[in-house]
Amino acid sequence: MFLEQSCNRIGLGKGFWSMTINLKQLSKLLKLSPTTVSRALADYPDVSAKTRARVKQMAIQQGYQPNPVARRLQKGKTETIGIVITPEQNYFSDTFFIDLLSGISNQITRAGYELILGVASDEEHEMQSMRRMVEGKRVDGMILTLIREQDSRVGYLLDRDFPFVLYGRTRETRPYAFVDMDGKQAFEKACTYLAGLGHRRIALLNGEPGFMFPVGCREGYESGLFLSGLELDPDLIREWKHKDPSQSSYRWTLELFKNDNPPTAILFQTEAVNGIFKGLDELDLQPGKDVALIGYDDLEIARIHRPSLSVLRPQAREAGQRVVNIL
Amino acid sequence: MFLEQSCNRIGLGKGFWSMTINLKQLSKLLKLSPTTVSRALADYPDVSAKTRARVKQMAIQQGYQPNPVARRLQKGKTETIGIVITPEQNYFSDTFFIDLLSGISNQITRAGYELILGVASDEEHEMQSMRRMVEGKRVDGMILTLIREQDSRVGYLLDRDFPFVLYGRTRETRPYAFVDMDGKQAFEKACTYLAGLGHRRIALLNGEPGFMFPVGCREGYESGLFLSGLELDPDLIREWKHKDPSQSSYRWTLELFKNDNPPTAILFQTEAVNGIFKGLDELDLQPGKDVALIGYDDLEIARIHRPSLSVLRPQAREAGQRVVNIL
DNA sequence: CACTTTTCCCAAAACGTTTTGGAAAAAGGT
DNA sequence: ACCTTTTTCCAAAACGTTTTGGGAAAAGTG
Repeated sequence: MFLEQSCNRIGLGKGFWSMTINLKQLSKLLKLSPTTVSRALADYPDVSAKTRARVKQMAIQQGYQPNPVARRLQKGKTETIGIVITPEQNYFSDTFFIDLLSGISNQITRAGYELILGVASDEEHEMQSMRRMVEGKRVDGMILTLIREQDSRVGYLLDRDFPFVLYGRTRETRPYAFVDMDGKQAFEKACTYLAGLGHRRIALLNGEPGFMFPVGCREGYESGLFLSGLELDPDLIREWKHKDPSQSSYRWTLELFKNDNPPTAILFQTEAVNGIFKGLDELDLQPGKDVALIGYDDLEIARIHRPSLSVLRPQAREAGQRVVNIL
Repeated sequence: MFLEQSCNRIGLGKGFWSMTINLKQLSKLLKLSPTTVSRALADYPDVSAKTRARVKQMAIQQGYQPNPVARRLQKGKTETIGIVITPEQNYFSDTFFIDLLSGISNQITRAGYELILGVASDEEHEMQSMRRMVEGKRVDGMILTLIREQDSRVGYLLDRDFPFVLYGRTRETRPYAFVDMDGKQAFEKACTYLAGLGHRRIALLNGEPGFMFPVGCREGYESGLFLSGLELDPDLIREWKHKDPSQSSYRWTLELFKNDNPPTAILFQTEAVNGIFKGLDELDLQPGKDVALIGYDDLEIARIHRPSLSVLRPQAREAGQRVVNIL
């Protein structure tokens, strides 16, 4: 299945650091003390403009870059933030994590920080991976994703006053930093919009509980119905399973239309999109014509990839900035 | 669109390191020298079994973990390996990168290393992100993905004898370590298999050049035809665009069947699967019945996600092990 | 007992940076 | 000319670990 080739080069003893120039060496070259060179490069005011310029020029010429490990040791910071992701669940679109990581990574790099990544396959590994980072003094802050309604990670971090940012929310009374999509507002808007078009039977194909997001979506849906003067019909609300969104939403779609009084519109999260389309196809219903569809984060269903990408970027920026600022 | 909440805790000066116990403090507690404690924990033979046990027990009791930053400085290694990924192109399935990262991450963690992640949006950023890691002495080794036929990154790393592993291959005469899918063998097998079923018109919907993978696939295809005693018909070979695999493969599918003598089977990479299905649907051809389809890495088309996941794991293990071994 | 070997431990140096607390030289004020 | 202030530089300490090169005590050997 795989082609492989290894290529054993001679291991270079104490790594490759010897290849590049040192602060001490640089200072010797300049006939200055390491102190002065260090301060010159850091733009301290107590080094003359002339020597500062000389130092900087030489530093560039020699390709000097301070050793981040030594700096971290002295500063008592890791200049690193950690993130643990869980591939089991693709929260929104398939490219969700990549887009999220992309935004976060950019922002963190801009701050001169590092992003270290943990991939956990389940809840236990999630915790384990996080503890390794936190207790092993490997990171200055954490970013958590895929937050559950009850999430032990949040309590853990709050208990030891460790800086973190959530992408998502949880049930926790103490204050914490988070960034989250406003599912409530979005679903309320979508609902009133549909009602404005004359729809009276609006279904909600929601995510099952366990995460906070569906809770907000449902609130928005109910409030949207209320604002439009519509009755809430429990028969029009279904929940797809996290384990298999496509399959479960497909089944619920079929069932929704067995109703005597079937819906004329469906609200849903994008996880359900494949299942719904398959269901409608089987029922010979044309999306957008026979049934109005609004998936989260675009009106009128469309490919989810591009929009979600542009949408996630600012969020990731925020998350990155938060953590950096907190430190 | 987004809900946000920041939560400014008091910054704790020199980070949180003060919260956890130190080697010096631990040694004081044990009435031993730091040297002995360090050596006891590292299982050196020159510390008695009794004190070793005492030290280890106390270390666990106090929750001591050596500060990785200090260790790295002393050892002259970063204990870190870097990876730069490019979200622009989802090489195989949508979850390709996540699966890849998952495997790599597990293996690296097992070795006590760290994985730092760079996300680059284009070729230039790819290089930039990698140089930051390499020249900034931030990593001991690199993992590269999405390798192009001509890829400047490989030359760069070879020139400075920096350890790395490619996931993929490139045109380079010097030896280097890589892991790659064996497209040639797979396509040869698939081709002879189809010929064995009696197919005489086998089409190839290949990736366009720029990467090495399609080259291997084509070789396998041609050799498969040859082994089966079939003629190569250039009309049956088409190349989808990296920019938009679905769209281009959709168009080529339609065109393939305008042929007077249309194919009875198609070989392709999984990127093209959506386009092909759409095309066949439009032509009222039923996949697997009117036309045989073999997509890379499963016989008989199926959902690509699960299989590819199981397939990528061992690869990632390998990549991780390689890098660790080289250091 | 005197000598060698083994066992067990430790002080000091090193890794490469930043920070602290001056000190020498230059400039300014009278 | 003398004192004060400012400018410009630097030696030494610190960050927390591992490695080096012994050294003292205990154990083995004649």
